[in-house]
Amino acid sequence: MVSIDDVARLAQVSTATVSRALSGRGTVSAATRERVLRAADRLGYVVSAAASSLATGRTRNVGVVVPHIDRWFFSTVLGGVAAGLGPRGYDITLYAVPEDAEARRAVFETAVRRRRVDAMIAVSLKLDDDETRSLLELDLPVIAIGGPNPRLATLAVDDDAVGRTAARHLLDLGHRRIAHIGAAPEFDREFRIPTQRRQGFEATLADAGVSLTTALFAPADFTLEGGARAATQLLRERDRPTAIFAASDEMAIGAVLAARDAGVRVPEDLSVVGVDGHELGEFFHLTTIDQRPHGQGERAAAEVLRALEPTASAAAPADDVPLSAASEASWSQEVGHGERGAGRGRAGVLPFELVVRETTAPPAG
Amino acid sequence: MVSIDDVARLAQVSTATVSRALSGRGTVSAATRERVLRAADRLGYVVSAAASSLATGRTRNVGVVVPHIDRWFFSTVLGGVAAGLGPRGYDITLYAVPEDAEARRAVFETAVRRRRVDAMIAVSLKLDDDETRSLLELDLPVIAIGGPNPRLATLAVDDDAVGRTAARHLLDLGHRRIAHIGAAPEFDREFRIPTQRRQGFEATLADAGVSLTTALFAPADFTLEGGARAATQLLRERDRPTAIFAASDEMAIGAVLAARDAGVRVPEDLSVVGVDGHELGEFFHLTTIDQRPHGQGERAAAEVLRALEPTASAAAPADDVPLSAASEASWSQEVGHGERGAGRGRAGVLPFELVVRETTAPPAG
DNA sequence: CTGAAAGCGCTTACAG
DNA sequence: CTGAAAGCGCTTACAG
Repeated sequence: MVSIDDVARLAQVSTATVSRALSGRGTVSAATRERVLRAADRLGYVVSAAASSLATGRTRNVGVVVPHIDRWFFSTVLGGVAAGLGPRGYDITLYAVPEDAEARRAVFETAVRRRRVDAMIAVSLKLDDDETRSLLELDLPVIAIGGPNPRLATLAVDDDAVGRTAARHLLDLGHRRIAHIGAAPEFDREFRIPTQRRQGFEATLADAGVSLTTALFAPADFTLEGGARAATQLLRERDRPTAIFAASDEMAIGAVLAARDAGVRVPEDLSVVGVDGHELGEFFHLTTIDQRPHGQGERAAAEVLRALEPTASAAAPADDVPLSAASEASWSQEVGHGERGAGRGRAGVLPFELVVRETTAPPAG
Repeated sequence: MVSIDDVARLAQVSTATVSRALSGRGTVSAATRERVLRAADRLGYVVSAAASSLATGRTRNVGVVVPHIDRWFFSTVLGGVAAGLGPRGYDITLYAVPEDAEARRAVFETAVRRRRVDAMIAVSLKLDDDETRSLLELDLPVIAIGGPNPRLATLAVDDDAVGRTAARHLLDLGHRRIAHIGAAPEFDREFRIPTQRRQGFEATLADAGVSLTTALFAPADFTLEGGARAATQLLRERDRPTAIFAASDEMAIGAVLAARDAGVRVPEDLSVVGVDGHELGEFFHLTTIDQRPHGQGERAAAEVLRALEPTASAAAPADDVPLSAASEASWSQEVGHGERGAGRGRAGVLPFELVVRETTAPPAG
């Protein structure tokens, strides 16, 4: 393995000078820098991560903690994080939080504390006190995306507003018998997001004098199949809903397919609106509330970079907009929003957008 | 931050003894070990990754290089890798290979060479000579999953056999007019896998005297939408195919939906078989050739562990089967297979399985 | 602008 | 079984 000494020897300077020339920190004459760069290039020298980390305390690595790595939402967010961090020379290490309590503990007690990273991004996680403390004790920038963690700086879509937007869209179309496919209670324990969507949704319906009875709520597991099952059940009611709001696009698509199978036309007999901005939504012409998960990841990456390299991000104007203004700017017209970041530590509000396609229309009657 | 010195002080031993007690390497009296463990626990000490790496040369970290992190296949493989490595205390760092040539170079020239990892797993990548060399020069275990890289130890499904199996299934059902949805040429440049599937497929058809004419081949982009478009086109032919083999489940599902939209019944009027084992396949009752991507990731993880910890894996009997035997054992009966690992460096053959569900049946005639 | 040297936090022969 | 000390490959005050 080629080390800094090899480069120093070839360039006929000290290792200190090599370090300065390569890192750009400190001063080196143009001629010397040239010589060092050439030598490093010739030898294919790349600084050792471990040695550099030990000396500087910086790893050029960001940890991302996710509950699942193979579900669409999380891998999409991860893609956004990677897109934001990769070009800036940061690596990403992945911490998948296991179901098993013992293994989960190990992630927070050990893996995370090895100090392999300069910052952490936690996605849609509900962390208990110990876990939160583990993260905070790292004394590193920690950004949460979603998840109810009052003690963490959180970037989150206003899920209450998402629910309100869905309700308003359906009400505006003239629907009055409106159902909801949301999270089963066990499922929601972890995420809590669906509940907020539901609350905003219900509140807006209530304001319009429309009630979401038990018969009009069907719990599901956020999969296409679960959504289809839930919709099938809802469509079996004697007084069938004319519209369904599903708390995810996959469930919404399941509902569309189930309706089709049941001979119920969409949108003539049934309107369906989802949440996410799932790539399949376009194919199914799904009306949805797009929460741009890729953008969420990019945004978290930008926050991390801002925290890690205050000067560098000041130099990059695009990133230099304060949190709230940045989200404001990208909010489209159709977007409603509730109270900003209430109850959250230094929160950032993420944009969402109602995308009206062909699964919603006025009710037939 | 609590360091090994703090623990040593509290336990009243030297740092050397702390290191030995905590790592389990070297000998420490039971009493001393107890004391050290208690001290470490009390202080919440976790060894610093950088310091430990620098001293030992081991990072307890495995790199995974993928072309896309947010596509189903790759995130599922990644999930398998994480499932295999996490419990053994390894972290995973993610290298997403960008489209952009410049950025791609940076990944292989710089990111990968920072020696942040003990081993590398490259998923479905076609690497050029320089990239391959970069990986090999790391002088670390490198395992490829799929992808045509003769110089890398590769775990791969026998895609020729996959194609043969699909063809045989459809022929056995009595189909003679059989179409294929495969990769567009540009798309296949990167992966080359689809071509092999197609070759095995065509060869088997040819052996049965059935030919795959140009009119019966439709290229697509491996998305559901692309599959639907391709199928729509195929079904427009005057002499319509009675069966379609799609080179991925997402394309196959697209074909099923397109057929439905065109009023073509599945499987009565059209049989469809895919490849992958996509989670949505079950919902759509799709007949498919399951290549178990999660298992592929686990398998790669096992190979990496075998290389990194020869003794440890010898102690775990389940992992101790030689490559070829392991795959043999897990091959199910329905599985055909061609020549093993021909032309590949120390290759391992990954199992696949024909899963017959409800989108294939004898042709109506 | 450049170099000698200390130090980052561990691990591991080497002695005892 | 245990400790003193060298060393892993960098970086960064500190001098000059």
